[in-house]
Amino acid sequence: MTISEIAKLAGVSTATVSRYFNQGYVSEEKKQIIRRIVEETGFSPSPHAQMLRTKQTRTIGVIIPKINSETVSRMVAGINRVLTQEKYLLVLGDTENDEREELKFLDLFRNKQVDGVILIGTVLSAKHKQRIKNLDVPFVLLGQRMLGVNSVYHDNYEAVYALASKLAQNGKVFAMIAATEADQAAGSDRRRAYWDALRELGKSEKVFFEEARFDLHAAREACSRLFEAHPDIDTLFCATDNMAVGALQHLHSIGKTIPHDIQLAGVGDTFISDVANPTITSIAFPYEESGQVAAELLLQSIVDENASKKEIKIAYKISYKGSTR
Amino acid sequence: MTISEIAKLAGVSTATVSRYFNQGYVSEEKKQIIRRIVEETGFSPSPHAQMLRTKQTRTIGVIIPKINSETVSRMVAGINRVLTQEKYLLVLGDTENDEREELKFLDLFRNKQVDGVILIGTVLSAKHKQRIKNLDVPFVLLGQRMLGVNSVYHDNYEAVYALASKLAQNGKVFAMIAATEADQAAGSDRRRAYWDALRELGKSEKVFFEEARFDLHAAREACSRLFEAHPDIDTLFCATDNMAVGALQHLHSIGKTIPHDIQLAGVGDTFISDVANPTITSIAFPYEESGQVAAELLLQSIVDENASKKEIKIAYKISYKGSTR
DNA sequence: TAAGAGCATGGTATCGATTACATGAAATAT
DNA sequence: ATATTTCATGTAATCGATACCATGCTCTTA
Repeated sequence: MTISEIAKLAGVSTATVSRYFNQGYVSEEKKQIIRRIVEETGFSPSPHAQMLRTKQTRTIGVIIPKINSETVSRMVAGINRVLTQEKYLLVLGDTENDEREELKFLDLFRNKQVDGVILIGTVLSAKHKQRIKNLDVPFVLLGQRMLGVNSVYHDNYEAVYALASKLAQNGKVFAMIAATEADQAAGSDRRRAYWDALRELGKSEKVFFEEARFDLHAAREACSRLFEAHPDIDTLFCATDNMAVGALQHLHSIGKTIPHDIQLAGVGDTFISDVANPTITSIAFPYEESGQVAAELLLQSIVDENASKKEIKIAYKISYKGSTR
Repeated sequence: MTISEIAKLAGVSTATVSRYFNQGYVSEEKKQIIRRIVEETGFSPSPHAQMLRTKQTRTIGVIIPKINSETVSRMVAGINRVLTQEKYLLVLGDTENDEREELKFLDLFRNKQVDGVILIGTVLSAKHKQRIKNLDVPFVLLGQRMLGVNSVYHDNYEAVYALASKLAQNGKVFAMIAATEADQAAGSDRRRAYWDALRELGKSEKVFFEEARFDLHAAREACSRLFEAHPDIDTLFCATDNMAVGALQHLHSIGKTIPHDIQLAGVGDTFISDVANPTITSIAFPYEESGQVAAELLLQSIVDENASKKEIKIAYKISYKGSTR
């Protein structure tokens, strides 16, 4: 079925049928006829021909590090909500934490494959920044901030600073299981904030750091290293909830009581932090919301070609739960 | 940049440039020239023009009930792996558990928007089946079985039957927190299997069922109802791990010891079942793998138009953990 | 009443590729 | 030496829409 077959059946020109679909001038009379034919045949215009002609794909590319992660999938859920509502399609670029894949997708989307791109970034190399600048479609960076680029981000520094200040009130010997410095938001910012807060509150004498990958087991081992070296730690902050749960497992195994012996906190306020026993105090970032905001920002800058770049900070909230006093 | 500009720059016809990209006959000499021009300009052919002309999109539509769910996102991860490897794009249709959205996406993908469709189904109404039959692109149903349709599924019945048989050995009073019957796999099959196994082992005297939604809280309440009515339950099986964790919370709150007082089991072997305390015995379905298999099956039936429909059963494994004796 | 605005419609060029067809040269077979 | 393949290339039709241009009609409005 093509538009010209419909035109023939309806006894009008292809132009008129096209106008029918694009709210152009069509008399009520012809509208009736076309509507009938369209319904009878179940016709709908070929999106590919439309794309070729109009240069509009109504499709957004979303590049992510890993779909089966709670934070990422929640962001994607938020993005998706806005996109389907606005009748955009979402094509997924899951890089499985492979930086080169990220660049590949960026290249793939570069020349008008899609109307816009959202990147949920973690590690941003110089190459990435270059590619992003070169991108000739509207772009939003989600989860991280980059100057001169549309960004929707969580202020990790501010949030962790606030949490650390609270923890400082009840602690003497501090530790943190941190993530790689290469990860700006989850790694570097959170570590810096923790340190700065404690230092500025005069608690910097005893603060110990260990670095671990994002998974439970790595955190568990890191926790073990920490407590072997410093058995008197009374406050442990972890860069993510998963890490906090890993740490919790080790703490249980060495007979520590939470929060009596040790106050523990994580980041993300994810499902798992509510399931752990005790529940884990955590920083809540509304990931669905930031996904939505990112999508809205993107659609806006698709409509308004030369809108100024925005950097939108999404508010955090601290959920005090069972693991802190 | 278009193919004809490249052709002009290289001093050849558009046909030759096209052949260069599609391994047609091109002399080594011209290949060199074209390669140079392409590299200099960074040209790549417009996918939309290609789609229009070739009727191939190299894109797969994946319809899912909810992206931020562990089982779904793991399946999508598996699908994605195969697809990116084979240079296919994945467009996501997240229905947010809205049946009508599911039909909308099915319609949207119907006429060659995509080369194929994978549906991660839960509830399959007659309407769904109709739409699926009418679909004129290759199709795979994932997570559920449907006769005469490519399906990749987990044999919930068989797996639960096996687990129930094991539980039966150590139990006297049985209960299950089940999911809605409308959900074939997670609801109906698991419930039936549990019942059948117990009956056939002569343990059907005391078996109690409660139904709940998939979330933690609903399961918690269902559990509460169960134990109020039947305080002597010693074996509790839940339709999902999340439900099992909800139940576990209630059991803790009424002072039951797991697995001493009650043996508990769930389905999914998801992250949370390893984090709970005690860890929860569960049925492991390799969701990434089934995603991969589904994607492979789909790509195969794209290549081989009239391959016979396959129904592929994915093996399960029971992970016995801390919550059972 | 003439000029301009708004409505309705058709013809056709165009978007950027692929590919059927035509043509000729070189290599191989008979 | 002639007939066939195989290789290399160009011309132009085509995929299925959109949109510019032209045309004619019916109203306003000065």
